[in-house]
Amino acid sequence: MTRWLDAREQRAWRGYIAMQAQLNAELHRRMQAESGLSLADFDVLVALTDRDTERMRVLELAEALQWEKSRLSHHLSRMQRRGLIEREDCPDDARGAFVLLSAEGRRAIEAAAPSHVAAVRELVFDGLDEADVDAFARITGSVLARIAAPR
Amino acid sequence: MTRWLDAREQRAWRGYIAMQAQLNAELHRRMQAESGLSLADFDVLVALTDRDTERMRVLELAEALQWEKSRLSHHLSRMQRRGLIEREDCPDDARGAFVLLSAEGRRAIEAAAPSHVAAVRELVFDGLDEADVDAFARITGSVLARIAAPR
DNA sequence: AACATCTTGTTGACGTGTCATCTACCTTGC
DNA sequence: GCAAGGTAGATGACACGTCAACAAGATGTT
Repeated sequence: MTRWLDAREQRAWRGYIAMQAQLNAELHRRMQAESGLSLADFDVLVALTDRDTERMRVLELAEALQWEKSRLSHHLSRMQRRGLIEREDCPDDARGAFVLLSAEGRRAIEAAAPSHVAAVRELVFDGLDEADVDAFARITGSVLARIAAPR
Repeated sequence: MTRWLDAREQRAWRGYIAMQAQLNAELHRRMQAESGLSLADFDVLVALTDRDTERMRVLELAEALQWEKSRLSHHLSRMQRRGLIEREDCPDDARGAFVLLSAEGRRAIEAAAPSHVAAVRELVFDGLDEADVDAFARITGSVLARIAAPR
């Protein structure tokens, strides 16, 4: 027997589905318009600048982003074609490759970051009080724990 | 001058980004495995069964789903190829087309719905108390209002 | 009727994500 | 030293989403 969602749950679930789709689309649209980057490009560039070295192994980057390696590989090819990153052979392990930020990539991320933060603030946090923000963190934490848990 | 996110906000934001990606992936994986449908297929089929008639104009469906018409058109082609829906000419307006559920589509949605609800329950609502659910709905409502608001 | 204009829905090109597979290299056990 | 199996990363095929352009039909104005 299936237990469906009650009215309270449906309100939250429908809200989440709509928010997730629209927030993503809106943030993507704004970043695309202002700096020509996709959100995925942005995430890659942020991960690269987060390390002091700005030279990461592909799998290390995949883990930091929680991306599949093939997704990352495809995405890096596109970003390389657009001059945002460079690849370099790894001397220690001949199978491996380094990814590193290009000058163009650095320029792009520095241009994109402030307005992205501003957009997140405007669309999300400016509408929430401290209790809401804590509740949000608690909720996402709970869901993440349940996804990670064995079934 | 850019005001960055404080620690509390970062906790919520990083949590949301991770949750959004992983929850989507997990729900998609499960539905795919259990009934061969994508989440997008599911949404289309749900929208079609929601109306009594089970025969909707394409734009009406696009509006119900909040999808772009070209996305819907592409997706309907794929679903039609797999026998999940059918298209039919509209006598009133020769430009128009009806979309309708096929027998196969009905079978698929009826097979998929219970375990999808169960997954949502398991991953999301079973971990939240009533206050959390209300907070979740309030948060998503706030964000949606801000996206819709003129800048 | 004739014209511009709007609407419906499709299409093609292209960026993106997933899965399965492949190659090349590394590691371990014998 | 070498075969067996593991790992790093790239690739091809395909599903998906967006954008711009399009064809064909509707509508409104004169």
